[in-house]
Amino acid sequence: MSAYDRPVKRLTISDIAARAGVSIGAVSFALNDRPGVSEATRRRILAIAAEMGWRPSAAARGLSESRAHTVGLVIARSADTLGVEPFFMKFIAGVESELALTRTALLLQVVPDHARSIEAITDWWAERRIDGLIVMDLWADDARLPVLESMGVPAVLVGRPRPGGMPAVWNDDAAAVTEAVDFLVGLGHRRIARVAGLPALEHTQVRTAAFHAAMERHGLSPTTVVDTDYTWAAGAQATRDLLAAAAPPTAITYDNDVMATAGLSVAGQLGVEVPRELSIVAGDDSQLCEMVFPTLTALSRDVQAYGVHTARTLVELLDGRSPGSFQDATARLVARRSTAAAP
Amino acid sequence: MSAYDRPVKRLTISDIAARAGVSIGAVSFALNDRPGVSEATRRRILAIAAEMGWRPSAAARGLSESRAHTVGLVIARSADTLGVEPFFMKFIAGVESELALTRTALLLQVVPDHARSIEAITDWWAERRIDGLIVMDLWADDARLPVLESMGVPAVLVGRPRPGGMPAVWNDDAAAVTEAVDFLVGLGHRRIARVAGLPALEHTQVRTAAFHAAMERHGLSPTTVVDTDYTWAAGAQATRDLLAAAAPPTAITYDNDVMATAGLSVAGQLGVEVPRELSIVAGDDSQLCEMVFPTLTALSRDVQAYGVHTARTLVELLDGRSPGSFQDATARLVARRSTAAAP
DNA sequence: CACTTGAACTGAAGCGCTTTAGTTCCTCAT
DNA sequence: ATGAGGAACTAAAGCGCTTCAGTTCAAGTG
Repeated sequence: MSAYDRPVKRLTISDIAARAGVSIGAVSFALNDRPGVSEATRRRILAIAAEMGWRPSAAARGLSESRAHTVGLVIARSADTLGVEPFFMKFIAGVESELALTRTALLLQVVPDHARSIEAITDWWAERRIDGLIVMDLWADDARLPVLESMGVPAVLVGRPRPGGMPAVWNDDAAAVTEAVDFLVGLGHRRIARVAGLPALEHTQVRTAAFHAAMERHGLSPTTVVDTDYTWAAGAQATRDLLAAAAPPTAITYDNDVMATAGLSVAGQLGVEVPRELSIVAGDDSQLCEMVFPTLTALSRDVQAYGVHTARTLVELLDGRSPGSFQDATARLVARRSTAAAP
Repeated sequence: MSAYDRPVKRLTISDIAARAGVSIGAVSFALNDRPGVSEATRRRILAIAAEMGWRPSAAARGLSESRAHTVGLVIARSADTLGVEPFFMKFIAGVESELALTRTALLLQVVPDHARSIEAITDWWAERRIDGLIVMDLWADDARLPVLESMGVPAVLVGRPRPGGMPAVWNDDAAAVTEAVDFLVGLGHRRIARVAGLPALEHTQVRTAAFHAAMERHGLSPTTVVDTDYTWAAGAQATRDLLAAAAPPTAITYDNDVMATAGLSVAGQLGVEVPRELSIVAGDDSQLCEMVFPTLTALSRDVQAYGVHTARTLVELLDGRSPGSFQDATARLVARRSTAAAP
């Protein structure tokens, strides 16, 4: 016989109504700031509710309002990749803090691929567990979007705006990449390589295109770009390959901090001195960039704020307003010790 | 006029009942594998439900069953600390995968401290959003537990079992720390220091006690232990202090991988060669430990499995079974390049 | 044959809210 | 005095399920 066998007697709206000597309707009005009760009564009811520690049942509310007061966030990545990416936790913290303001909960699902992601979303929506969705890690051709559209799920895209009416929260990846290239060219580098992330991801393509354009503008094409899967192993291998070339790059930009660290490590093993012989720029910033030696020059941005803006946009969408897409601040280059004048 | 203005007409149990030519009760029986319908009818109903893509509304179910089919996970840490700890995402991935089996959702809340954590839990429980809870980052004297107990929230503790009847999922931190000490002593080290995590956390205290005991057993007391907050900065400072002593340690164990990396970095800056002059052991393992040079010897365990076991225990608890506490596998020492014979 | 029995199924109550349609009562203009 | 109007509140109908008390009917029993 555990402590949990006897279900605790839980309060309902009737208890509050009885205690206040009014009908349950009156309590509902008071609670939701609707007309129908006098100011004095409203205050009395709210005081009683607070005193007794009553809060309306989410299920009952959800049932009559047809609103779950919950939004979903599905992350489609392997647990391994997730582990080292500081990005997600920070982003989630930002989303949470904004959702708390409107008493909206966050349902989370971590699945390995898009197929399961679609399953999860479909289930949630069919069960009316969520009112809306945050969609991350957009692919250029993303199988989830047509599904969401056909189901009519209100969703906010974390990525570039697309035709179709779903609002997006994004930042100018192209400008950030361009800044990095300009910075390196300014230091005298002419052989600059790019170690990109997953080629299927939209922002990878945007960044790669921007990289090509920036290099070309400086008269430095053709350019070298290597695709990877964001892991440390891939970053290390790409670096080995690049440095083994006949005319190896004097600077490499990586699409995240993990791979940049891998590159740094490989350079050390090969006896290539950073930054004297090789400059390195990380595409994401985190404590990791300050944890290695030399510290990494990185493209830095406020990920938590990114989460806040995303949540805010979704809340507006659910409120029936029609939020446009939101452009977040562009990442800025933070120069540390991994970059120097070209040899 | 956005695409989301017209609410999609959604299916209910009546639609399925009508289509199958039975009462809604029959559909409910079929759905929940309850007696009351023939096998043939059950299959027909389920086929129709699947074909039409109907799933029962979580709110309606929750209301009549008094069960939310959702559990909560509150993480009380600053976003900064969360960012670099690969632990949480892996753990969550494990929890998710197990919960998915019983169609239970995971509600997540990321808050900065215990006070807000209690608020969040109280709200969820009062609103009946959750059936149970996973409690992480236990303090030795944890303010949340009495609250949970008084509310009667079914909860699983991620940490050592305690009096009070809440099941716990834990692993033998003491044994792991002892193994690390034995390993270092076996290499000839006699001055071994410990850089501990947050002193308020229970497992920090367990590990510190085990460290003292192991050192004493080898006749190596008094011992040096430095408390920190798990951050890179604290790890770096602790290392600087330790190495500046008259008789600096020849080996240091750190309570997580981030601080071990910081220690490695500081040693490099001070010209202390690892592992020739200083051996380093990380208390958590992750890709990070393989990303630095030299790679870090670490106490490694399967964090995702840890999450799976935790979720499984909670599910059992909610099912009315009385799961005992579960002891997860003890972390094993993975020897890499950061440890060597004492100088 | 009249009957019990049990399997298969239906009807309706109830879960705890929101919301709409009343009802009551007071105030104020006519 | 009379009724219109509005503020304050109540009653009751849902929302979409689960579940329990019945109802029906075919098969089995003596």
